[in-house]
Amino acid sequence: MQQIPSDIIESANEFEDSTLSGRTTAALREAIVKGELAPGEKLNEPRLAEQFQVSRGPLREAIRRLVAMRLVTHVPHQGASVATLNLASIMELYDVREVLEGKAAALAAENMSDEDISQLKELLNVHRRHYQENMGEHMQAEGDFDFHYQIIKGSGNQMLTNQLCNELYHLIRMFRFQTSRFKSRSDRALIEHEQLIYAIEQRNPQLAEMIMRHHIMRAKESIKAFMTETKQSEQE
Amino acid sequence: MQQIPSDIIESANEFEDSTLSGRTTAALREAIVKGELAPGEKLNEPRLAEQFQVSRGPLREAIRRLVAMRLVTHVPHQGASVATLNLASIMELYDVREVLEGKAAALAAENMSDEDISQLKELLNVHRRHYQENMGEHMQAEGDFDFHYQIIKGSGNQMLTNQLCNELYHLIRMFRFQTSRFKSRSDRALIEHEQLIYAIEQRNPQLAEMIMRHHIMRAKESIKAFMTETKQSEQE
DNA sequence: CCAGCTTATATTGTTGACAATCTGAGCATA
DNA sequence: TATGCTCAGATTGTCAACAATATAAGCTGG
Repeated sequence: MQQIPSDIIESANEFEDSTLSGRTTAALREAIVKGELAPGEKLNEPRLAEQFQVSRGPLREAIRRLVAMRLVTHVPHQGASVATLNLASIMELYDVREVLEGKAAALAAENMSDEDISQLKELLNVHRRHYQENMGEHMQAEGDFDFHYQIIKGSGNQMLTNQLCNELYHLIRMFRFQTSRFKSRSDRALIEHEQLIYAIEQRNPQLAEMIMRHHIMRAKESIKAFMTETKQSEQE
Repeated sequence: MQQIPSDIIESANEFEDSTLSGRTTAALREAIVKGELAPGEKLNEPRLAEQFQVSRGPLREAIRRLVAMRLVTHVPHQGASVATLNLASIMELYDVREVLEGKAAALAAENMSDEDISQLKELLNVHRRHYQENMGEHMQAEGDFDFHYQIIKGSGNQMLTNQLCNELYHLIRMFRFQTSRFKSRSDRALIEHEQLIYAIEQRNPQLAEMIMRHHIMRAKESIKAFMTETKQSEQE
């Protein structure tokens, strides 16, 4: 099975190493995103400090940063817990994502270099090939992130990039790990990615924004349908 | 002079009291926003701890939270500094604000209760009266925030509300304090607010979104013109 | 048997001391 | 004089102990 490079998101947080607190943040974040710490689970400071082999100080710093990312909730004198993503909050998340990435696509259409666009097309080719070879099996997940990430970066807006890549995307990753059963059909995604590249190539910001927003809204609806459905079947 | 209630933003952060670290966060935030700590200024931990009468622990926590809000930048082993808002980053900020508040307006048109809308109209009346009485003198600043804040809250999207009110708005407040000479003409703002209410009243999300985005884009252009202009005159 | 108080335990919040790292002044050398 | 090195001083990062608060078990009285 072909491997798609997707350590971009990781390497984006370059700061996370020279300092113990930074490494702890990354470790705790991954533990949460990957579900090793269950949603709603209490974050016991002494226990986690022991587990990560650090003192409570750096651990607390890590927790606070994750609170800022909304991966963790915190109540004074009561402690922190892994955030729980119910359907409602995922819908909220996708509304925010829709407009932020929409704008990113618009800006990308204005600001991406021709070379960046070529690379993006190449990336799409890799995905397309991968899709054909694996009969539509989930290139999704990490591969999809790469594509979106390239466009976001191409917007040239640092603030937008940070908000999306260093905050919201970890929430989405967490959600995807939680509901890993959910595999969206990627043929439609491929087509929409093609449309998007076309709009960017044409340097048409409005079109790029509309396509991106539509793309994400469709994902949102797809998630909604999936979750209400599985919820029902689990209730019976 | 008529007082417009604008402690809404403060009371939104209800958590900021029972704990020392929370109060310190609020205090430091206000000090930064109001320019008592100059942009780019180094945040010396021992000095600030002395100043706020707290230990370095809670102070560090406060700093980290402000880093998350982008009010402060941080380099490992080198310390934290008050963020500097150059023109470019303000433009970035307004691009983000444009789409987030645009979506907020759209959602408000869908979700606000009739009563909420009445209150919004009443608020606009207060502003209008205030404007007439004071010959267009700066009702802006805090008054403008109230109006936008009501709409954001009216969106019913908690994540959106947090991002805007607990993060971006403090950045904007900081910028406004920095360039307090800058007073946008509020007659146009009033008209645009009226249009916005109309769209919300009509329950027309697309229209509300467009008006809000236009409203903020105009503010962005106005800031850009003002800052490039003053920059020039300061250079001579 | 249950409601409400009391108390013991566990957990979070805070502090001051210690270690690691950076900054800048002073000196040596080309 | 300019460049690079050395070493003190200052600052950030980390730690372990202490204080304040919440949680939960046990007890008492109804």
